[in-house]
Amino acid sequence: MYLCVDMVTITDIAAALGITPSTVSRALAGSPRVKEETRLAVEKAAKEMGYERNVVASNLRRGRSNIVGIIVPRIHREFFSNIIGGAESVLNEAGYNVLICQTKESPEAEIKALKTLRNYRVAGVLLSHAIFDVNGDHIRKALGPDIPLVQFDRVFPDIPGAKIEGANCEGAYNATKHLIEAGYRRIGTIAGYMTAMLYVERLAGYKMALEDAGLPFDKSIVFYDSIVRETGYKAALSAIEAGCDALYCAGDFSALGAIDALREKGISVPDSFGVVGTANESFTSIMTPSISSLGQRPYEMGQEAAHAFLDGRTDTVVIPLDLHIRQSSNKNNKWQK
Amino acid sequence: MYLCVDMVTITDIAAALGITPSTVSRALAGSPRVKEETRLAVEKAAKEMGYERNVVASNLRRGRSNIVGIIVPRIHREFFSNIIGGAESVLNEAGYNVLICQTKESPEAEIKALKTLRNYRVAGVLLSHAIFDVNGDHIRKALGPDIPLVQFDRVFPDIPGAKIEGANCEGAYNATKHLIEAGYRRIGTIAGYMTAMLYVERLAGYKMALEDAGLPFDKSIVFYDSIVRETGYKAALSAIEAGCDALYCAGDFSALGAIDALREKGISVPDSFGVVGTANESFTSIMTPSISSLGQRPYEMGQEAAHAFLDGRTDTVVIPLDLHIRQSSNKNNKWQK
DNA sequence: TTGTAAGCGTTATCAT
DNA sequence: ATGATAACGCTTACAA
Repeated sequence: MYLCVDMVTITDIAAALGITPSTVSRALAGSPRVKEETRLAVEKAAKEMGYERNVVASNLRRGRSNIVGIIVPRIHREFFSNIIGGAESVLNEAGYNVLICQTKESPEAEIKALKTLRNYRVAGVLLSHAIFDVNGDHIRKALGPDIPLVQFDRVFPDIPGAKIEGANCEGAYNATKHLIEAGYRRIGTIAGYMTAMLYVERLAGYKMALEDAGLPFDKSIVFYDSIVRETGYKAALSAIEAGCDALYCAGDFSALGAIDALREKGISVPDSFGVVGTANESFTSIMTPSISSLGQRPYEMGQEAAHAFLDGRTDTVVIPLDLHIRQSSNKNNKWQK
Repeated sequence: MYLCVDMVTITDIAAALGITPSTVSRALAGSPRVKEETRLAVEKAAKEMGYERNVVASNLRRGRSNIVGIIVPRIHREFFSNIIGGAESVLNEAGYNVLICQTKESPEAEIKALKTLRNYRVAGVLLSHAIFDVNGDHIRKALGPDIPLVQFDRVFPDIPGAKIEGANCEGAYNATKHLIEAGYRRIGTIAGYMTAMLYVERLAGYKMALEDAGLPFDKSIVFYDSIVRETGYKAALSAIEAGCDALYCAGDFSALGAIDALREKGISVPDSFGVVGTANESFTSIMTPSISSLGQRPYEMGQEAAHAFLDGRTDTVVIPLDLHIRQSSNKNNKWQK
């Protein structure tokens, strides 16, 4: 155990200047209730003596900290790490620091994280909930009623407060419409877990696009599942079996798995089978065939979440998804590169 | 501004049980200096009343916190986000929380982050320094002498304390040796910034492999540069000009850029030109041609860094780099897939 | 404009 | 085994 015995405090500065700690505190806080002359003296002394405010003491006294907690399922998922990066940039600029917690999709870990953040008296929490949450009732219960909460990406609509969402329904609509326009006719979907609203919305967009085009919505080619490579592979095998000629995948890794299956079966992508993924992970543009993907803007989403907190907003921001058309859905070279 | 008026304190528990806060504190801390009976009563009351320790007050009193700071250049770089993920998992298990800071490669931001962490009286700091640091003199100056420091990936050898490094020299040696064994003869390198030891070491390994094979070390085909896609592209053009038939790249994105250039020039990879990258980014295995890469183990590195902190170690841990041989260096199908 | 004094919730040092 | 008391460093009524 170490002790920071050598830290300069406002009492030290006060003693050095022959004034009281209160005045020093006020001077450093930029209070108008202090003479210009004393302020300058204090600032000079603080600098010379190497003073740095003890944020722990300050936080205790004020009953709140300048920490913002961010809770994500997994830090090292490309999507979430970009969100964290964007949020940290904005928050740091505004004088906040970021405490990160990962739930690994476990509701229990989420509750623990929320309680921890509450114990730190964090100034706010940015949250993307665990996929295995059955609902959001535990969230305010664990966090308490007072700490501002911004939900992003995976949001519970019935929890009041700011929400930063992707335009999932619209995006999936556009992705599916694109497949239809490219000439595919029997389009299945790897839909993801229906425990998260965002997947429900993507499925709704998919369905709407089919309906608007006069195509039937066939439950047997909707694959509810996780969106990892392995599941995409299996779902694609079933989709082939079911006579599909395209898949809209609610994730890029499931799209990748689908392409694995199609390659294995000797089915040409995009000529005989179209694939669109979601998230615009970096590999989608690099691989061959490059994968068309419904891009999210995670860095921007993180920035937006941070701003929503900073501005004390409680509205919902919807961030568009961008459809990147690449080889995997480019039937008959319709969209020349 | 909100106040957590409703939080239960040890004083509340003490009042409810007709004992003093000191006893409650001791009971909750698991001190042996408290009767079994009282401990149980305290624990019961704490649970019933919904008590949660105010970590801010506790930290102030103890002069240290259970926060560990992690400083990285960029949170959303795949490599670093994996390190953070691995470190957080281990630290969280041990009761610590993680405050993250990103320097964006700026020494000034790094100093600010170190000072911030010091002000939080963090229990320790895990650091991968900014590429633009000329040396590490500022680090202890900003952080102070007392806080345990673990350096990882980018380390300053002359700063005492724990270090978690990749086996960069050995790795680059193996990567280069592999290119030689595959039959390439004029092997250049995109070496990265020499301001970070790890790139110096990789260059040394590259050089050693050439020497051991009796091949000349030619300065004109060593490209000192950043390791992004664009630089890789440009360096590869020069390498082609200089008559190279292979490149060892100290990063995967520069390898990717190199392949861009080779494709543009109509040079076949791997038959006429071999490429090995470094980092084993996820895209390397997915794209076509898949890129041979010297894989780091960032998640493991994060775990190691966390353990070094938890165990109070001050030694150096060297983590091997794994050579993943893929298409981009597989001349004449020497290594059958 | 500045000083006085109390207190944030906890823990450590005494003493009992 | 427990209690009384002080203190961590800062902020903020209130007083002067």
